[in-house]
Amino acid sequence: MITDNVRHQVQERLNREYSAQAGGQAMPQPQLAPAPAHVEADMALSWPLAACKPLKKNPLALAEEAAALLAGADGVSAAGASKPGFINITLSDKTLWDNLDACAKSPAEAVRQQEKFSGKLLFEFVSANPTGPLHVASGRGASLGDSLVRIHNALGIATDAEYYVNDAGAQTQLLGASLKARAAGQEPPENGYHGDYLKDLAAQLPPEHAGWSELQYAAFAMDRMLASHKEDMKSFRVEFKTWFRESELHKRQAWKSTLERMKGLGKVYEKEGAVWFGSSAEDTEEKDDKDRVLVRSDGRPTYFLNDIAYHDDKYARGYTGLIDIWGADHHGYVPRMKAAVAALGKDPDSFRVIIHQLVLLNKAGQAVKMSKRAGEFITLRELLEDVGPDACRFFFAARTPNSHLNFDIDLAKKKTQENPVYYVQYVHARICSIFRSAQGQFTPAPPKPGAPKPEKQERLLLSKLLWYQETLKTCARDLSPHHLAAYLLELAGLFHPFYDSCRVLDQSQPELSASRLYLCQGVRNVIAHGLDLLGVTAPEQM
RNA sequence: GCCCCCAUAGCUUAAUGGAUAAAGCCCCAGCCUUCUAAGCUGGUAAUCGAGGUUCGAUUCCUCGUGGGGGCACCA
Repeated sequence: MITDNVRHQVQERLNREYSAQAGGQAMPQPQLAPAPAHVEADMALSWPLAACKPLKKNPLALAEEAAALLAGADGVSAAGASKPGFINITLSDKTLWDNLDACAKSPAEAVRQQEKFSGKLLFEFVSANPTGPLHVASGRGASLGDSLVRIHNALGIATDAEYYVNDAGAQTQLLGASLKARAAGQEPPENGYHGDYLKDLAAQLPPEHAGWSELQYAAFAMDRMLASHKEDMKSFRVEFKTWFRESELHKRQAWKSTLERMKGLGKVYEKEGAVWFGSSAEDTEEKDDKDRVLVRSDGRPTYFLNDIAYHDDKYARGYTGLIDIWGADHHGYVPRMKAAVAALGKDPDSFRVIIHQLVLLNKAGQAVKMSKRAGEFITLRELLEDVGPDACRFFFAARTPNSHLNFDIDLAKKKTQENPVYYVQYVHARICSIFRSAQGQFTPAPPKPGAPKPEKQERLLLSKLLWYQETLKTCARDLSPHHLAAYLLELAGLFHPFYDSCRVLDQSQPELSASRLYLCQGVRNVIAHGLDLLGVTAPEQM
């Protein structure tokens, strides 16, 4: 993208000049500062103060000197300095219009990175137990994961999404026992699943269930639950390449071969009849505080060992980077999993975990307790039906994973019209409306040479479009889509004033109309593309 | 007890260690005979507390306060 070219060129030029002045010493790179909203410039560079010392100059003088050097750079029309040491760069109109050209033609093309990414990433998220309906917290992980997968793929980084289905283990039996009890009109066992959804399932049991074992009940319930999870994800516009069943690993007894490998690497030991993993001895960033059991004294593998085998399998399938998205209630699990990855000889940095904080639900000013066992929780489906997928997706994606998310149900229900997502979508609808009016009378086109300078509002929009790819890269770097949501809100916040002060279609000024229409086309395409990455629709009418 | 996350305007949230801390909602005052007023313009209003590092801290470090979560031969 054009920003990259200009930045690269500017940096090269500055580096060349100043490394000579610094007597051949390596100069720190000037940093590209985020788009300065309140300064009349399209981009700005700032220099770490330390860089000024070998040159024995004060930062402002250095910035002024650098600005003078940049005056003739390609695509730069003006450069100035401001304290404490910013180099403000104004791009030529041609640069801005060239960038718009890319956005107007195809944001997807404009955003794809030139350098090829050789690996392949796998995001694993939601992975809820098929023992009950998906609740709201799963929505956060789903929104995060799906948006990040879309963003990575848009940048040209091959990325897949996977859902791990925990269809094995103790919970299976408990689910079977609980459904069996409901089928007989009894209460489930005390530590079983008490939600009403099992009553509904009991009513759907086929006639022959009378002779079923608990395992058959469990299989029935899990199939239904899995189907409902799939349906929920579909209505939430979240796609998975694979739904990976834990039971498949069990059939293969994958844990045995993984365990053998760990044994061979000297990572395990026996104690009190169980097999332990020396996780606390692994040299990872965040050390595990104690060793972990892999095989119980009765010979059964722990969930942890199966999980190690699962991640081992992901690597074996050719993925070079694994990203798991977990709720904060699993954060204590991170060090041991990292230790396991390291123990298997994988690069610890190739396995990352995004921990998102839990969703706090408020209803009528009261916190809603979310306990599956108690059965009183808000399902993702209920939320989707109340609020709609657009607002849900945007709402979840607009926050950093690290922060707690307060979801006020009453507010979401009552005030959906005031959700920020409509502010962004409205831009798209407005532009589509302009295009309907322009039909047959105006054709979007870049300004002809010699056209008047763009108005301030136009210029702000044009330079905002420079930052679209940059924003996506930031999302990938931070593993969070919230930067994109913020960007779209800012872009929308520039368009509405433009719409208000710059009339697009004007019979008396056909060329101006054509170029403004072209600008509108670029904005519309970027909005549509960006919203799509967040799983939000871009309506043509509202 | 130990570990992790969070604390910004009345509310929900932004801000690679940088410039005048940015939006939306709420509230107040204006703006529709022209491309959609789900919009625009103006106004009120904020970095939990105390230290430290730095030319510069919402951001990094320490301590404290408040909230959430986690510390199984459960999954």
